[in-house]
Amino acid sequence: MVNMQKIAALAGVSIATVSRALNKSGPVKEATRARILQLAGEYQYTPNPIARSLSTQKTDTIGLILPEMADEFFMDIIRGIDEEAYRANRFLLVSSFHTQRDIAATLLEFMSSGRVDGVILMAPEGKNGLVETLRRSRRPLVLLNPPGNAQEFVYFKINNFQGAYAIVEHLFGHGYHRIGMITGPNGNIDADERLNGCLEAGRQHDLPIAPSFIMPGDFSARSGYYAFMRLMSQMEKPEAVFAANDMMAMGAYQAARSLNLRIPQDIALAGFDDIFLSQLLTPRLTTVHVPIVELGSKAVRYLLQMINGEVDPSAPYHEELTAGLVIGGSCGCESVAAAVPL
Amino acid sequence: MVNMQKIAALAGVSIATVSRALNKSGPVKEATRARILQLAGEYQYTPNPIARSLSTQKTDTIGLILPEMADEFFMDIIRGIDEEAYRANRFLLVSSFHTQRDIAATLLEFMSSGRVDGVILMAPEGKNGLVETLRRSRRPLVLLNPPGNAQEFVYFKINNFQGAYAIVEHLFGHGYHRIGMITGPNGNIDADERLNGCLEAGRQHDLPIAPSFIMPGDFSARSGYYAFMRLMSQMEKPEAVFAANDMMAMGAYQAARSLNLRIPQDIALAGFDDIFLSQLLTPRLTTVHVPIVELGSKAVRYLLQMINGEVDPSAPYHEELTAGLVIGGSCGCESVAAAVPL
DNA sequence: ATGAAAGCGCTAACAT
DNA sequence: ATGTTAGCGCTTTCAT
Repeated sequence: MVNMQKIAALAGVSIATVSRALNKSGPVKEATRARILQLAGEYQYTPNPIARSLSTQKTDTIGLILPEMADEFFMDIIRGIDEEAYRANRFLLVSSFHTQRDIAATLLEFMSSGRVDGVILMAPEGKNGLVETLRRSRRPLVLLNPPGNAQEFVYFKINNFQGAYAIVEHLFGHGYHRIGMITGPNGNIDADERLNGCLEAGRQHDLPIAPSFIMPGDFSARSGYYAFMRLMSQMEKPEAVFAANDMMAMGAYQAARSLNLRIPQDIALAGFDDIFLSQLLTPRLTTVHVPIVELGSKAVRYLLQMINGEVDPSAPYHEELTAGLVIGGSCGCESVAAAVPL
Repeated sequence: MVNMQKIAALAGVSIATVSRALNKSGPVKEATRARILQLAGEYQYTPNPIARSLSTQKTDTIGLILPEMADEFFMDIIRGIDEEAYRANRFLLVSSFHTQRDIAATLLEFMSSGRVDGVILMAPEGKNGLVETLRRSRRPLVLLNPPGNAQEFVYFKINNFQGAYAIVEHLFGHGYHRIGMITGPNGNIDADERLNGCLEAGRQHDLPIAPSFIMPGDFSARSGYYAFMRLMSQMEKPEAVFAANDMMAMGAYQAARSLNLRIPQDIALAGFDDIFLSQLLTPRLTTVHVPIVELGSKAVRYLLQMINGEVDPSAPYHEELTAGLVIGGSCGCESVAAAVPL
């Protein structure tokens, strides 16, 4: 193991000088620095980040805690976060996907242990006294799509309400009067907001959504399938169905096929998320695009500002990213999008 | 910051005793230990892993380096690895997804810096002297689906050849004589092996695949779309098409639809990977299941053995996981699977 | 411009 | 059973 000690000996200087030369953290005679750099290269010296961390109390690492559910959506958010972290020369310590795992424990372990400089936490379901746990956090923390009771923290979120409102309004624009919705899991903030956006759109257009047209789902394609089945097995059937995410919409496609219902002629369909696969459906799914990669980048950038003290880490800060409509053929629009394959 | 020093003072013992009590690394009188544990809980003491790492030269962290391409497939592999790492109380330092990033640099940074105890590297395309770089690695390293010139290392891989052979054989079993293939990117080991498996199956059945029926793709749905289009625009058309991964098969579904070709009546289709979405296609895609979660778990378990010195870290070790067929309706089989929705 | 030395928080001999 | 002490490799005052 080649360490500073060795380089220092080789260069005939003290380790302090080596440190200064390498970090440009103090004056070093040009000749000395050149010699040190030369030696460092020659012996493939790499500073030990552990030792540095112990000394500086910084790790150049950010923690990322994701919920158990892991679909394509999460791949994108990791991507956004990873790219931004890389750009900033930070490492990413990931923890995720465990049903059985207690988010709180993970978080606190990350936080109090000095393993990371800050944490990005995606926890759309603020159960088990999550907020109390977060309060005990001693390091910068950024929430992603947080539960409603997290106002005191820093968070970035998708404007689900607005997105859902917009897409339901679009469905009304097609002249559908009876709109059904397949909801996400109760208590999930994204799911709840999307439901509210839908309901509000109904109220604003004097066509309130009938309670029997609100069918519970859990964000899985399977649940979308069955929810759609149940919606269509009622005496009075909806003319259009809004699924709270694309996965459930895909389940609904399946169900529509097995019922021999044509989309959109017999039943219009819309989703939420704009996952890659919604493009592959025929007709292309009308959905709401969530700028998920951007969400991740913004979270990282803000977190780094908190870490660097450029913003007050204890001050709440909230940002909502607008979700835009993606019009496919499933809502009844002439499907322009489908003309351009993939 | 509450550290050992403080707990020791509070308990009226030395920090050595605290360390022993907490780590059960030496004898401590029961009463003393109880007092220390009590105090630690009270003051919410968490040992500083950085300091511990510096002292023990272990980090309890595994590095994970993934290629840029990030589809659902990778989500699964991260899941497998993450779960296993969690089970073993290890952390995961992830680095991934950057086109521009030099894998070698990342690897060496991980390795030589003491940030991780070992690395799992997924690099199906051994370009740019990858092997030479790997040789310089000073820590345990496990490869996933490695390039062909990596025999000297430890790796776990999917048996792509066998999987491709089996599925093409299955297509022959349906009586198709003209089989087309959409390949993956050249130089990618998975892609190459799948191609070879397909070709070999053709030879063994005295129905060699015609060169004009081998259409290049790049694993993206888009490339699958166009490759399929080109395959079907030839004078002589294949009766069945094997896409080297499910994503391209999905593109082929799209293309088939826009050509008004029914699957499987007009054209049979098969893929590889068994990604979640292949279940959602109608008819369900016939594909090859790759035990990807298992691949990740095995890699972690073996890596930990290397780290713990339970196996020789410098000895090559290879394991190939068998890929099994998943029969859907797209190949012409009566689609049993489709009866059970999703 | 450079060096000496004191930590950072913890582990692990070694001593008692 | 417990304490003392020497590191782990680096950063950072404070001298010189």
